[in-house]
Amino acid sequence: MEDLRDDRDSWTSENCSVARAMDIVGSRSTVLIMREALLGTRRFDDFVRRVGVGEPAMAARLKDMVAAELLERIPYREPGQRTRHEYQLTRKGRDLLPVITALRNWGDTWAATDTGPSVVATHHDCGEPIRAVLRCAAGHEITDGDIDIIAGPGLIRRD
Amino acid sequence: MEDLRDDRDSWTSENCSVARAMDIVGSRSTVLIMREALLGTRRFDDFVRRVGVGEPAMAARLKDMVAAELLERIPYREPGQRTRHEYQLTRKGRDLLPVITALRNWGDTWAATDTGPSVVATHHDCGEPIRAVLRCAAGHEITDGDIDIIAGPGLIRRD
DNA sequence: GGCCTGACTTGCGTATGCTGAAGTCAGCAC
DNA sequence: GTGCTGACTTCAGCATACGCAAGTCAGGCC
Repeated sequence: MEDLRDDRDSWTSENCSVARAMDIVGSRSTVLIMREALLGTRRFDDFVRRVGVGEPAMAARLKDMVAAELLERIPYREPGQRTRHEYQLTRKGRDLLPVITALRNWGDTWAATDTGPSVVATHHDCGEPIRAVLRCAAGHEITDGDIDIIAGPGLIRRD
Repeated sequence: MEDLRDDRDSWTSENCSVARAMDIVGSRSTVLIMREALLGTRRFDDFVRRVGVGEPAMAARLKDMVAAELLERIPYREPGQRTRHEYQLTRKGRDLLPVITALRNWGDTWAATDTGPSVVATHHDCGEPIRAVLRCAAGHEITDGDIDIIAGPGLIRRD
């Protein structure tokens, strides 16, 4: 059970999940669209207004995100209106909530304005603020030096 | 204690911590450099080789990251070598670990290769894998619909 | 004094992401 | 059929990020 950091040059970073995740959600506007989608936004013009990017950029980004299966483009019809399309979160998209939450926590701490955070996510049952924290599968909270990095099945070794 | 999602257009997303975080760590290579730094990499040429970006891009990115105080450029001297500089994580940089971990978790689940993940972070004490999860300050684990979004002190209302 | 190495810098060319202004298109309301 | 609206598309034009190739520069080693 050797720690991979001890011999960092014996393995490569091809097949890295962080890199593949960044290929999909790596742009600023994609993350901000996810922020809005997780707050409940679904319609094109609401995304444009609330995220603050132009229509052409939004159309391109939404198209990418539907192709990446973060969002689904679904027809709907309000009474007396014609059929429109809305962008609904998929499971894959909704699973980005820990990423967005971790980013928001970090921004609140390290890129704060002097006014403090604009919004706070709280636990519905008890009202306490929510944070993204590290836990092992046994339920232990992780503190800074407690981590080992070990090989997974997809590790590519050199030599 | 109204939920802000109920009237999304009564407030704006200026002063958003997610957006400010993305302004600092929003590019693919910045995240991959953080991944390497968190694995212990410190020297310029190691970053170039392990992250897989060219020297000019790496020099520019490291300069930005030092300016953003994610890394510190520190002189050091190995015996019999001349003085060099290494890039050490600051507290601000190290605090991005939950973000990187959440991204890695998501990539492992939703952007996996058929070989499985290349590396796994485990708890040193018990060996169980580590994940970024959502918890409230009272220690409750958060499940999907359990979240309220409430106003913070920095919220900017419309009208 | 010349070589070597690590850490860059300079100088291209290309790709992507964005903006702003204007145009398109479908279909309900009148 | 004309207007209106939401949801785009098209068309410049710009800034950033990146790649590759080559050049620079400092200082210990021989």
